[in-house]
Amino acid sequence: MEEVAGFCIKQRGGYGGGGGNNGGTGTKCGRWNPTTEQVKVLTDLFRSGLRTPSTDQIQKISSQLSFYGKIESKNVFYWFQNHKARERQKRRRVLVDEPNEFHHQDKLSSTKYLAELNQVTEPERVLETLQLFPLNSFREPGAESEKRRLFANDNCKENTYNIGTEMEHPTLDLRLSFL
Amino acid sequence: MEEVAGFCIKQRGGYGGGGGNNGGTGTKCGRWNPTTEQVKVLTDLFRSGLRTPSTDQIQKISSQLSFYGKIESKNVFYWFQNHKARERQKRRRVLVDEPNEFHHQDKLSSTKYLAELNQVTEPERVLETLQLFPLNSFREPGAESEKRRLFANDNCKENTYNIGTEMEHPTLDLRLSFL
DNA sequence: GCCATATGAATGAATG
DNA sequence: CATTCATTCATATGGC
Repeated sequence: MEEVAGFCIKQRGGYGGGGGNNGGTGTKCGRWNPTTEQVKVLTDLFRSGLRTPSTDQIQKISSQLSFYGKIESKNVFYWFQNHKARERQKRRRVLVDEPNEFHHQDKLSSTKYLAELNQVTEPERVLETLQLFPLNSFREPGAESEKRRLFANDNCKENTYNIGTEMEHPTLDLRLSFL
Repeated sequence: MEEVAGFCIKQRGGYGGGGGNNGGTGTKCGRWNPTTEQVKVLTDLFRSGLRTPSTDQIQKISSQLSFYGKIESKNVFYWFQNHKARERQKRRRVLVDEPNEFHHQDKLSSTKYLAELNQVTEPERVLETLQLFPLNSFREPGAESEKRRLFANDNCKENTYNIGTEMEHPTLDLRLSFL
């Protein structure tokens, strides 16, 4: 969750009060607990296309972020690695998963579904090479911006599974042999 | 997160997504709530030795389980992660909690315990119909990678930031143009 | 209602 | 890069 949406009164480093280190919770110096500002900046960078910062960039970013709280370059390094990997993984999963969920009926939903899928799939603008700096302003073309994030998604589809009615019965043989 | 759903005031980790709900309990949306059948199958798989399904397997499992209700592959993924981690944790805890002494299993009091432990311990049979997936390997500490040490530490300097002062203003300076 | 526990979800940190 | 481990947060539940 990158989102840090509204605000959460929470735990994480909130920063708010504490200054540097893991703020609020007073967690020990175990692992880096990014403050919301740090996350925000990192996210912006990521969104503006940075995916694999060079050692140099890492240093710089880290150094800037240290203004908001304790941070080491490796944290920045890992952050990008993880963020990138998870984005990919999520995407991969959503792609394969969501597919047939709404077998029967509801054309409309299919449309919506496609739209979502699209969104999920498309955002690959990756402008890799640097010189980024996200001047927070323009967000590229109106297209996506980011709306969707994690694989979470709302596939709030009601369960229309088998319920008695038709249903094609997907070979269900829970006999684990399907693996 | 910018929720698409529009509601779900979430905070951090939550994720929220409006999920549909799931068949069994009819819980509201929010997080996946596995049906008993789903849990049963997952448990069986786990007991039969599967601990870290590959992406492919996750996909298949998820797809099979969708017969019983809404489910996404990430749910399967998390389920195994958590289950494995908790088993490990439990074991670790036992080791610490019950330091030495009754290795020679006594009788009762620890019955429940033993039962659990047993369950936990026994599944080494790993009979997979499946091909690969790593049999649990050991964790062998030590072996440090120099690579990572690249980021040698700018380490733990306590925060000398600007604590007391107010720093809310994330104001600019986020001029990441420094990169 | 409140608290304890179980478990889904997220993510920092590694390792190969 | 992909995967995995450890921790931690958040929510669902059941008991009282």
